[in-house]
Amino acid sequence: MSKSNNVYKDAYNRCLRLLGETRSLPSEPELGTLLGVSRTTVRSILSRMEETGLIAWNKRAKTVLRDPSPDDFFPEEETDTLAEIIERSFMRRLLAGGAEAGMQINELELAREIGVGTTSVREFLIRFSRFGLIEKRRNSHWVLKGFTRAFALELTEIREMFELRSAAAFAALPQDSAVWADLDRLESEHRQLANEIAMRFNAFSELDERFHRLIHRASRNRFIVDFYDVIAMIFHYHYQWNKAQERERNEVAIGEHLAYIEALKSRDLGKVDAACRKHLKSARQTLLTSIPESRQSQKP
Amino acid sequence: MSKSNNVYKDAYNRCLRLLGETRSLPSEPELGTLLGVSRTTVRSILSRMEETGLIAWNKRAKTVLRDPSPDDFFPEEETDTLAEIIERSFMRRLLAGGAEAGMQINELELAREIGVGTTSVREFLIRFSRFGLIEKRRNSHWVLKGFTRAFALELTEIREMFELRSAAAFAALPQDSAVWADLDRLESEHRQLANEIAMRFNAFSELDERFHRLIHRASRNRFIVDFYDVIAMIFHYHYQWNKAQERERNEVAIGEHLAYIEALKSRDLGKVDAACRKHLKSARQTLLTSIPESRQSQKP
DNA sequence: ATAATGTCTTTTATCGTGAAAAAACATTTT
DNA sequence: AAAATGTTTTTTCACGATAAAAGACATTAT
Repeated sequence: MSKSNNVYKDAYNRCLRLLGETRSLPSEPELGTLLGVSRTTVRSILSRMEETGLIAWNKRAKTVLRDPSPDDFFPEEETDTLAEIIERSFMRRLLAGGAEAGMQINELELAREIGVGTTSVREFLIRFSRFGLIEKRRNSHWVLKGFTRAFALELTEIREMFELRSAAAFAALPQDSAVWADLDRLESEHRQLANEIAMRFNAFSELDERFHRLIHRASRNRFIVDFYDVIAMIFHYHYQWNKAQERERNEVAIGEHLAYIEALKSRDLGKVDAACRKHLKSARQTLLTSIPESRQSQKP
Repeated sequence: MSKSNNVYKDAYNRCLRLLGETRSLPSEPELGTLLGVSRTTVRSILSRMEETGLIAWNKRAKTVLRDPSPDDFFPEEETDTLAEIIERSFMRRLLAGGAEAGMQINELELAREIGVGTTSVREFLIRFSRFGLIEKRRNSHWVLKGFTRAFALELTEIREMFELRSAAAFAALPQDSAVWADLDRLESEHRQLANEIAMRFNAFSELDERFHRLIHRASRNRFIVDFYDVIAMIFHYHYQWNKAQERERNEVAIGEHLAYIEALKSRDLGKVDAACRKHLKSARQTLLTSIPESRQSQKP
């Protein structure tokens, strides 16, 4: 088995959802851009849909014959990228405790444990290394630096530097820039979420990322924009991991975001700076309290 | 051919240089740490040295029999890492012109052209991607973003942010910190180079990197320290590439460094800030003038 | 003529494999 | 006993091979 067809399976599932909405499907290239895959994959999808009697397919005519049933879908776990699988496995081990700083990381062992080739693990580790949690010893193993207090402090230091600058750049953007509409949209999403906070307070994580990415993009600096990947990654796992007072935390954060949005709209740099600082301070606090104190980080 | 023995060859060459200085070699583990390789490699080296009559080897006794001659050495090009070979090839293409922004990068083609496996090229590109010059399209090719004016501006923006902060942190370091001795040593190296600038004005590049890395380290922030890799990489190729007024530029830079060092030693934050800004401004200018204007970078 | 479909080619993603290098273990020497 | 040498096992690094996916080219339909 040399390569899984998860791209096909994932696109197939997404295409099934499309099926419920129309009586016939668009052209192959159109479907391709819609699903974000090549026409080759689109045709594989159509072939199978024809076989399973979901559509009748004759050249341009792709008529929907029946609504998809739950077992037309490929199982969720078969649609994951190998990289995602490896990342999840790796992060589980890392956060499940017993991952002491200084510990060695063994490519071969990881690969065997996850059941994938070493190449994929190697590539993952190289990509992952930019998050600053692991480090390579030349011609030798990787070393785990650990998800320590020091890490969180270094991360947030940069984050604050970057976001303050981005927020200032945002506020200085001309009135006719498209970002103001984006900001309005995010604002109403925040208000909506604030009302429904009881039901779906875990939807905040995703909204949070969209909001901060919008601000960082105003910096028009690829290094700042890219750095948000590090933050997003940490917060992603942080949210999954630390559920203590999640609802309260999110409620507070939504409030801070709304104030922050207000400040941005006022275009008053002083207000922006204050609102941004306030939010980042509490975000840092949240992150810090979630890190087990037990193992103090020592710097040489 | 599945893996070159460049580690062995490089360590062998370095060990030959050691040979000229002593009558007998130290223990295997000692040699290992000295050369930065495992004992396995040390033993391979010793075996060959015995075969070629350089040493007599009997257990602990490793007596030097003769001085190494030039053809005892492995050729320089056989001691390079694959990663280095790929990087050089890649950068040559990138800087040799004809590398328009937006151009596709083809792993297979690169691998064939350089004469290496695709895996190594892939891994190189993943590692290289953190420099912000290339970007991956999911399940597809890489895209060259180009060594443009925009890139240089984004890079220097971060650099200035990071270095100003690091310099301030540096100046605030306690008097008994080891960095002050390092700084003194660097200062005298600068003065020495200033005198000999006529002969070895290209030695500056290496000194420059050591100086700035020392300052960045004072930030005690891995993201700041790691970011210097990006700067170092760009400047490394920049120095190789742009030889115009090299001597004058370096002379100016040495002067600025000395003023910067003076400011640091004064521990006066105002002075540090001013000296740092002044130097970074001219460094940016140097970098910018070396970028061909022809193809203006467009941001969307 | 444009845009779709049908077909063929190239590239990417992933694995298993084997040599180089590291690391672990066993034995000897000081 | 500590530290070296001798020996064996593991891991890393890099390759070629192969299926999935993308992309290019040829043909047909509007």
